[in-house]
Amino acid sequence: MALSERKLKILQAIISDFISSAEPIGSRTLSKKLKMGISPATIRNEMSDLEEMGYLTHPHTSAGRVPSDKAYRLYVNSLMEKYVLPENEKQKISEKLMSKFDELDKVIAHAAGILSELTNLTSFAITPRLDENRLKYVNLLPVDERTVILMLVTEAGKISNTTLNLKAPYAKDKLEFLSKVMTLNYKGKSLSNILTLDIIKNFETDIEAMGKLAENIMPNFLHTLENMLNVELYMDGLTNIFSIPEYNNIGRAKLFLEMINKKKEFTDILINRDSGVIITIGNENTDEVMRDCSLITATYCIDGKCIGKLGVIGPTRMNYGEVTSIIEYMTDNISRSFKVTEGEKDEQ
Amino acid sequence: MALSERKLKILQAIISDFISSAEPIGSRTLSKKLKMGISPATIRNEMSDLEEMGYLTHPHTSAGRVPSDKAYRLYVNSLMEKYVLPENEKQKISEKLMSKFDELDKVIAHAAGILSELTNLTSFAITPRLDENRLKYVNLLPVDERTVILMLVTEAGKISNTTLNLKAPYAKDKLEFLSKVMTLNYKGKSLSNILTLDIIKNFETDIEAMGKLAENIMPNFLHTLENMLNVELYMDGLTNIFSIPEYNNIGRAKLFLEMINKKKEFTDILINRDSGVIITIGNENTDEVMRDCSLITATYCIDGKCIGKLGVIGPTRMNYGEVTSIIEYMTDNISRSFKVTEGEKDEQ
DNA sequence: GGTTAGCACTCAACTAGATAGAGTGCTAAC
DNA sequence: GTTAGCACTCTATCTAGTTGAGTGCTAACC
Repeated sequence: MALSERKLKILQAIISDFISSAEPIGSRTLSKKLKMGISPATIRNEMSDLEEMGYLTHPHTSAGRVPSDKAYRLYVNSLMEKYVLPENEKQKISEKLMSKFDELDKVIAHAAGILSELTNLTSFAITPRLDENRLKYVNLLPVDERTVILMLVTEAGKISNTTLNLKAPYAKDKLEFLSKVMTLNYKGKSLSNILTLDIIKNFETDIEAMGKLAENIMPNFLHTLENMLNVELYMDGLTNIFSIPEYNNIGRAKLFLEMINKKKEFTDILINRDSGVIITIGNENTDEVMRDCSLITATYCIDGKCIGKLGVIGPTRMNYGEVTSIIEYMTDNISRSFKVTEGEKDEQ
Repeated sequence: MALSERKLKILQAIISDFISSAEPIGSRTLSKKLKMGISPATIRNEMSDLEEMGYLTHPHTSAGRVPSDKAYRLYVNSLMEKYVLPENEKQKISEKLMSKFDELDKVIAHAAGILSELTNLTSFAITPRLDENRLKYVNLLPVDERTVILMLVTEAGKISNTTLNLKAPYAKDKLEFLSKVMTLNYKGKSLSNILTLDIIKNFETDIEAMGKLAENIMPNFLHTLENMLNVELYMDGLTNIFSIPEYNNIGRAKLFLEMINKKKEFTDILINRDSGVIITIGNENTDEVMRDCSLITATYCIDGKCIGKLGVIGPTRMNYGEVTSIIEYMTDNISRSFKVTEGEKDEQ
């Protein structure tokens, strides 16, 4: 059976009505709303066809119709009218997003906050994996007798600090020398490369050169590198789900929050999603627990390379058009402001 | 009316029963449990007295009795038997708590995680305010043409990094010089002192000395200092409340999570609590939203001075003895491992 | 052949009444 | 002071009846 013009119109009306009301819609109500001069009976026939085709379902016989995941997919792909963010909205977002002090991690955490506020959904953001980031400095800074700070800086400007408590006191000049040796050794190499076996073997020479001090510091150095490769997950708007009718019962709310709070698993799901704006609806989600949610993510780029993600999760009934526009606008904004200008790139 | 020995025993039995079962307890059941050879009728009389004295309440006429906040207070102060953490439990906690790589913030975040796991409650922890911390270094590190890292290190080893994007390119030697000038200027001064008006005025001389570069960096320096004074809040076990009968309805769960998620407000509440192990029960909490919760916090010390907090929040019906012991043991552990040894102290 | 009115049918949601059970509170006796 | 006995209270649960929104089918209409 083909999707006639009229069927599409009816389907679209059902979807947009359901998105805003969360209530199944009946033929009589729809007939009035459509103003196309078709009677409830005709609409019932069309609805029946649409149900047969898999676009609609029935909670029970005497309830109205509800769009299926397939319907939302059609809606997102073709029915949905493109939502254009009004200029003043855009400006508001840009302003909120870019505070003066713009550490990547803080901007990303902040972005998640703004996103949940704008969409009234649960939002999340992950920082990029820095595998390709190349090391720029290794800095060992004296604090006191047995404490030093190990500071790593990548070319892209990501910084990591770790305070190390050494087993024995150290000499300041040795520390400085070790910084230089390590910097010389690892400068320009990517983080994931340094963690590679070949390079680890090079430690031996370092260790010989610097004796006990290096022996003390090396494992920490490796561990710090590993930590730097960790993806950070930020979330916001967790309690927004309580104002969504779908989650207005303790069981579903619990499942939702428990899923979201398994940060490790959730991060993995996010990392494995494709780049660009990706919408997965209900059963399109491979993960069992998200089968009645929709997930929208978009990617932002740092130096056109590393990829972090920003997105929302909510019931399949969500305002795809508006939410998508907001996320897309925000990721574009972030990408733009973390773009290395040509001059700077050359310098590197 | 005085609290006879027998009344106390009955009250204690009611409280411990209710803590584990969450169900109001009746005279017949209690008579059996007590094994004191007193009949339900006698117990009813005693219960009636206890109710009159404000230690018990009734959800409704034909329900059993439930302890009041006043009862819990009495229980915590005198009835409750001291819970002694078994040695193997202690060891487990210590092991979990102290991983090799012990940045304060990470240990604290981790501690919150362990605490919620052990208590099955919602846990939280805040880092100390660093007002008294004295600055040790100001380090300006070149990244590229217009980017520098501003690194601040306190004597206690707290580090802060901020990436600054300058309006104009800079000269490396000037940057180094400025680091030295700033370090010289602020070394040994406490963070909150530097933020004081008097010292801010000193900028003028700095700025004159270094021209545009300093002008660019100074506001960031101040802002970073302010950020360093921010207290970080970590939480865990949010979804634990779903398995607590008291919160097994959407309304209460919502209120609870919304309260907890107002991080700013919640942090303030925590900051304003006294030091040591503090238990506030139900209506003892000054904040309206926490009137049906109990809050247990304990403080940990860094160098015997700065004060951070660790604690749990849950229904007034909670296992005060065990939970308190766990929290206390954990904070002691943290304090001990962040104690500056005498030698190190001298060096500072 | 598509469209429509009419009508029987279905089902969730609500309401009211009945019942059971846990527990109290009072009284009178021990 | 303690206890048995009993009337009473109140919630929770079950059942039956009612309402109303909405469907699905049929037959008539254009």
